[in-house]
Amino acid sequence: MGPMGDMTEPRWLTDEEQRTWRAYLHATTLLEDHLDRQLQRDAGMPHVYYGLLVQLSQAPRRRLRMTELARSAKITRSRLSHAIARLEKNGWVVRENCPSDKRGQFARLTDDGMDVLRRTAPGHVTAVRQAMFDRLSPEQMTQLGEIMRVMAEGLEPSGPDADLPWLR
Amino acid sequence: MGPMGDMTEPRWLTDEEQRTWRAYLHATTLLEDHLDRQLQRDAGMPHVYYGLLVQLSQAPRRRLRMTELARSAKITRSRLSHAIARLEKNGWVVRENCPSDKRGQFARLTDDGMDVLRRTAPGHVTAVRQAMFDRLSPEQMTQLGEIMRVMAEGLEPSGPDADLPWLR
DNA sequence: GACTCGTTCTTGAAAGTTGAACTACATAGG
DNA sequence: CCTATGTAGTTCAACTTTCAAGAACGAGTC
Repeated sequence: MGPMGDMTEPRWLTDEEQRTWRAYLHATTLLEDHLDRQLQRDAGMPHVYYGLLVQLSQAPRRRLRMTELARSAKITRSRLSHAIARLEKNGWVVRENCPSDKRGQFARLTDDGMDVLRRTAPGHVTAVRQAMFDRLSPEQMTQLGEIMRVMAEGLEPSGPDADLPWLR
Repeated sequence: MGPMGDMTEPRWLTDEEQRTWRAYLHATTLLEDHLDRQLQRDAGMPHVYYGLLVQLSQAPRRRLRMTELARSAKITRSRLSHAIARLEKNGWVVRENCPSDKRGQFARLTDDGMDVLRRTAPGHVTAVRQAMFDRLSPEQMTQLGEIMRVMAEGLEPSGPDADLPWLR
């Protein structure tokens, strides 16, 4: 019997799988910490908030419905509500009512928000480059893209019982 | 002139780099959310806390110095202090004084903590498998390991001015 | 219309994290 | 010994995230 007592023995990770998993955790944790710090220093907001501004900047009329924005950022609507409230205080985003659905809200990027983005984007790109693309070979970059797409797909099932953040 | 005004034009990401970066953000965000939720439900703690118990379970005498634990978990000592305080309340960890350095503290995994780990490890391994190893080919797993090691290395420079979480 | 059910988004409290300040001890140099 | 400087860990306040409601509207049915 294994560590599970009377349950069936689970398939543990092999040594190489464990090493890969550890490396994944280390790299992702360090990178997120690094970017959070870089952006907090240079842009005055955490990485997730910055990502929201980026999404908005690329949307038509620089605005998105809340749920849509939550979906593209992979976060819950609750989290987004708080985040937008904070960004609105900074004057980087404003809320707008949706005419076709009175429950709906748009988040729109203001000119000030666009300015912050313009000012800080180069530094951020540099940080991402230094951490990732400057270190990987072109083959590795392609491989990483493929791998991450496979993982992301598996994590957002299309079924009606899917537990996705922006549907919670 | 570029978006930087009078500054030198930064090297923006190519289309493929952007796609890879997006995929990376999506996959890592979704996975962290998924594991946090799985462990909160099944083990009553977030993923990082679970990782701390795992580290302790593999250390000699099931204990580690605070800073050492912070280093292996890639987090700040402040964050660790709070986390250990919470885990101590649950009875899964105890603090012990270090005899050779009166400033030092050990965090030691209790038997209860070990039990929680034994109970919940199989479910966690399954979750990790389903998200990652069941979807990747053996080649991809090897590639991912290599890539993550390269990134992690770049993010923990050895210099004396390195801004690493556990030194803050 | 009235009723039900689902969707959209927000709120408030609890939990977790961060950064700076702080205590206590260690180490090195005079 | 004494002082200066560094290290180990904690604490406080401000901030962010989560979770469990809840308010408001839409859509379908009778």
